[in-house]
Amino acid sequence: MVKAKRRERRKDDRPAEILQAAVTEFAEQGFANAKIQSIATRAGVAKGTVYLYFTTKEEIFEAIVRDRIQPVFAVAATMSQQWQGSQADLLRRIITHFYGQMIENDERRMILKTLISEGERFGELAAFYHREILVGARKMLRELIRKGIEAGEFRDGAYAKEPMILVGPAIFAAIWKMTFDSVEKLNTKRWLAAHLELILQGVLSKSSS
Amino acid sequence: MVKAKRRERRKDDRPAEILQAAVTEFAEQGFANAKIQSIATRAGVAKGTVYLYFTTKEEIFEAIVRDRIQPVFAVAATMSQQWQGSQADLLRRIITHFYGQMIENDERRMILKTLISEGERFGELAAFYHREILVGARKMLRELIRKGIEAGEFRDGAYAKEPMILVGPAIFAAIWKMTFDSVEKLNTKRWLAAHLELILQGVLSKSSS
DNA sequence: TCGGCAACTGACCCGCGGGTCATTAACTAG
DNA sequence: CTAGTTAATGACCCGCGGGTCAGTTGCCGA
Repeated sequence: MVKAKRRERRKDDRPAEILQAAVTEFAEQGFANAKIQSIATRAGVAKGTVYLYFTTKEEIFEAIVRDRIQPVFAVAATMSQQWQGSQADLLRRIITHFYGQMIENDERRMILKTLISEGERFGELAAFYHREILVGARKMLRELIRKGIEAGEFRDGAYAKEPMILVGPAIFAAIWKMTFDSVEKLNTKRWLAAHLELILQGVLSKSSS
Repeated sequence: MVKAKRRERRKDDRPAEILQAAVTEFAEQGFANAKIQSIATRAGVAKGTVYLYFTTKEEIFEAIVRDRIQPVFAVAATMSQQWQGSQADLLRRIITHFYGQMIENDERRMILKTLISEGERFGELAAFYHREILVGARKMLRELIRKGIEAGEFRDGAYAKEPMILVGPAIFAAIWKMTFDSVEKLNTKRWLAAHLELILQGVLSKSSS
């Protein structure tokens, strides 16, 4: 909510302000329920002004994904390139980072939810997200696993063929928070601990298998 | 699509027919985009007739959840009560069942998607789903883990405190199929294999930890 | 056969909100 | 100071679809 005297001309700042307002509106209302009028009001602007900078509601959402989600994965990519310690520790770091940035952060979690909810409708957006984010994330995990196996830290196996499975439980956590947190809060810390332990150790006792 | 001469009176059959039509419509259009008129047409009935049996679009959706999802979990519950073999095998069975019924089945996956997308909006529905399905599923898994630990099959650990984490990767699979399958198909069989292996064995080599 | 109940119909009502555009006024160059 | 440019405004348009209800007709019991 930007407060200012009416009818200021600030061409350069508007897009960012409108985007921020849209993130908030989407987070509170979801995509389908979000009103352009409400985004405009939050940005301290008239409805028509929004259309000066974005042509459709969809375009606003795409801009948000580009602006808010990509950085999270860029950080993880950098971290993994520069890593010196064990691959197990790197994996713990990356997944912990992901929980902090994507599951516990209300704004980004809501972006994720919208992507899930409306992803099919915007083929282009799903394709963008796949291309720019998922492929890179998977590559990073695949590399991490490869190094881990080479170092004798990790065993080889079916999971190495589907690296994204390592973050599977995090998605469940995101869904739970989106959908059922009003009924029963998810203990994110405990869930994260269980997640890390599970993927690293599995459930079988050492004597089995 | 029921074909029949116009204006038949079949009070008893209508609800089931409308529900089936609605499942199809929701699966194709998603909840927000589904039109009552279209559901009516699919059911071979006028729009007004739909409102004779259901008062709102939401109510139709709730009826679908009750009618289509609960049975899947009921089967799993029965299976686990009567199980004689090892808990690891039971776990494999249950998860495989879940993939077949919920992830690979288009109708049910779409119901799941709708629940995720619109779950918050209908607090009552989320509460119902939590109460009638999730709590039971978690109880079942908790019991399975307990038995496994007692039998020495499973080790104890943080995962035992968050049993639902065992199905986490399945949710990722569902999301992927919903959102990105048009860009890149998920190999469900391979994913399932990786899932089972991961949760049972983890990624660490035996010498580590 | 015929009344009357209630299942069924679909034209209509109406609020909503995405998107438009004629008008207004902030800023600037000269 | 003024005229020209263009950012900003918000009343308006319009299609959509959820939900209604007065009228129609199938069916059954007498």
